[in-house]
Amino acid sequence: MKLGVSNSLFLELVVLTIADGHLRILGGLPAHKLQRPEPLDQAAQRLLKQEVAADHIYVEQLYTFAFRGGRVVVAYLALVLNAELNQPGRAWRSTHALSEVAAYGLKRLRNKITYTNLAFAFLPDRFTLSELQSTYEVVLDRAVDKRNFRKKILSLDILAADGEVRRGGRPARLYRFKGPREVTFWPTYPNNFMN
Amino acid sequence: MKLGVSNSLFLELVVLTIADGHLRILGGLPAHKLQRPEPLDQAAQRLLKQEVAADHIYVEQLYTFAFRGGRVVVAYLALVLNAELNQPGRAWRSTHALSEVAAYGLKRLRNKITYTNLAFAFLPDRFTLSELQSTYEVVLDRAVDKRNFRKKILSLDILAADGEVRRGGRPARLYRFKGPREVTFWPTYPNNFMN
DNA sequence: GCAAAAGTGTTTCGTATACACCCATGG
DNA sequence: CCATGGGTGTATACGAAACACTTTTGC
Repeated sequence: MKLGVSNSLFLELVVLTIADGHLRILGGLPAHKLQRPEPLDQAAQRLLKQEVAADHIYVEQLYTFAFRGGRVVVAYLALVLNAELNQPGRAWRSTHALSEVAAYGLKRLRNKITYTNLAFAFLPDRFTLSELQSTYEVVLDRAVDKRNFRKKILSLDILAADGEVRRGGRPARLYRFKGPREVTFWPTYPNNFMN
Repeated sequence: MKLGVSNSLFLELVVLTIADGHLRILGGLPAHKLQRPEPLDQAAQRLLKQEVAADHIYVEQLYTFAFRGGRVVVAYLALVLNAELNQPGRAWRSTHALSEVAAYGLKRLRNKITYTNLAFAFLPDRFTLSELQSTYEVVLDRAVDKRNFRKKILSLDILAADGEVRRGGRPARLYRFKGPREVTFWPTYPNNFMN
């Protein structure tokens, strides 16, 4: 009597970073077969650490697919900072000509960065407003007005300036995100739908 | 040599409807074990049809969990209209005291209805503006201003009035959503993030 | 002194919000 | 004629968008 199929569970990482002023995706990654039962977020963190050594990593589940043959693939979005590649055959690639899953991950990033503090994933703990703006410009792939950006970001009250400055030109104030390094929605989100 | 675990794949439905002017969730549902490899959206549709006979159904994947023991659960949000229950032990319940997964599904619905045409899932093909407004009020669980609602919805240019009216009082114009019965984002979404 | 990046305000425009009365029909 | 739900406009407030010049440093 057949009670169920034996499914193979895979985890697929869409790994994005900003390097050299460009958004990059990690190419050459296989889907990782999960060898043992494990919370998925934990598995994503573990597999990502096998792939890269990075200052910061952030992972978020994207979507799950089931294919013929009982192959189940859970896709994860991963954002990393200053990552070194641990495995052979991997390389950073431009974000042109993405797979459907990777394109979805990028879309998620582009949306989420506009109503959360997710930009922290691509930044060191302390950063200048120009660096933060550049992060947005690289992710969104378009220019942003400097004055409007500063007004908006500062009005959200999600940044703290600890008085330090970065030198090497005109000194720039250093900021950090208030609170822990995790996604928080902006105070104004979600916008009310009438009334 | 152990090459992988044998995973049990389950599909869990969060089924919502509007009945009698209230948002209701289908209680008594088990997690459905997937007996054969199958695209997940298709499985969700199939399992939902085992549970209810409805005028319209809409399904959307929510999230995937993996538990100890190799149990993998893919959660789906389902929205139905005028549903009859096919299975014993099921009942419509209020949306107080929801499980974590169900609460997430409801949150998804509340968000998505504010920037897409998803309200179609709870409405017949043709409906009055008052019925559409009521759908929003029930889902969002708050009152909405009638004049502002009409201005906003009509300005989005997603409704078509085909000249028919509903009688039984002062005649009310009947509208339908333009295009097919599938989720489309409003022209103004996503709001630009500066510039 | 000059190149390079940091920093700063105002005006305009569009959308969101608040708010109350008349109208058409069925019974 | 009256109860019920359908239908309509305006004034205010707020946030988004457009837009250019001065300042501070390193070299």
